[in-house]
Amino acid sequence: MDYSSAAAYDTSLDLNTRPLRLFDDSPPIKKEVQSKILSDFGRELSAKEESGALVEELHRVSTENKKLTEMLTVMGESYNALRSQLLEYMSKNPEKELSPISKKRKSESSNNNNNNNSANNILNGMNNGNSESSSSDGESCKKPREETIKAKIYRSYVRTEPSDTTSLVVKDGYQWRKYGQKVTRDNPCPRAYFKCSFAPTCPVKKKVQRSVEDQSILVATYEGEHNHPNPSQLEASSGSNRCMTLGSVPCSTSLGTSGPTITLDLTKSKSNTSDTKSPKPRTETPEVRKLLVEQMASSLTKDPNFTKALAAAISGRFLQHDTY
DNA sequence: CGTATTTGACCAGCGC
DNA sequence: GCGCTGGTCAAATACG
Repeated sequence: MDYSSAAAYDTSLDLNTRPLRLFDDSPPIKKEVQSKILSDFGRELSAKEESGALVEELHRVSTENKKLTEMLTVMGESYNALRSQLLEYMSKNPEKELSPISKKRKSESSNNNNNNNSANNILNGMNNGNSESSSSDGESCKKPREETIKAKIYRSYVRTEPSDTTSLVVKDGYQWRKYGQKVTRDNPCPRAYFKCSFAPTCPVKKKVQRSVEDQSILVATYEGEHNHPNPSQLEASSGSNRCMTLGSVPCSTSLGTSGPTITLDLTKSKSNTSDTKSPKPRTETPEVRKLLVEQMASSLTKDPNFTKALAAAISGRFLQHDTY
């Protein structure tokens, strides 16, 4: 997901512009800020003026904190409302199992279209309306072997930096070994083939190819299910990759140096194959987009590791402010 | 030196 | 049967 879309809906917390105290018990930082202000302005300001300014700053920060708390509450309510709505809808429309891969190339392609239409709609909303039809991504694997017929197929879309048009790496927390690369007929961009290398017996394979329409989008197709936990979850200390559930939409985020990306297991939400008849609002509407953004923000703020990382970043910014 | 990646060759399914 | 295509293998190469 492109986080700029979140900014478009004014859900950003604007943490960089003003100092925000997340924790009340942070005397070292407070003392540092105070001493810094003293050293910078103390010669010119009297003690009263200084304390007044500090009190005013404190009021301003408190007000801002209240606003942010209210925002979080609203986000949480929206999240819960949408989640209950989704659960209700899923209970009314029992999940249809992914139809087994047909031995016919054409029928398989049509199955993929049916199973991913709604998911693609969600994605399109998150990608600022970049159309990504499943029929155009060159996905027409024709392996009619027994093991792949039974294997579940997930597809995820990851936006990368537009300048980075060569890398075919999708960071999803698992360890992958590349075993092949091929240029397919309907996509000039090469397709990379990966096997899960974390567990020798893990049958999961992954195909990564850039979208024809938007080469900044990587289309990762997963075949099979991991028979081991996510390595990134085992390495809690690293905290670079987090997996979470966004309502009923499983997704994983990657907060790497190249910018945040969110990977969605789109085919796991496979209930609404007939989205045109769905009573729910279409996912590309601005309201739903906004709700999705708010859900993500809410999920992030509820994630203790994210708040830890956020606190670390903010404290680092405090220290950075001190140096000025 | 061990591991990961690259890349050309090979195999199998499908359409004609 | 033949050619096209996607998927996989494995030797060569790169990298830490």
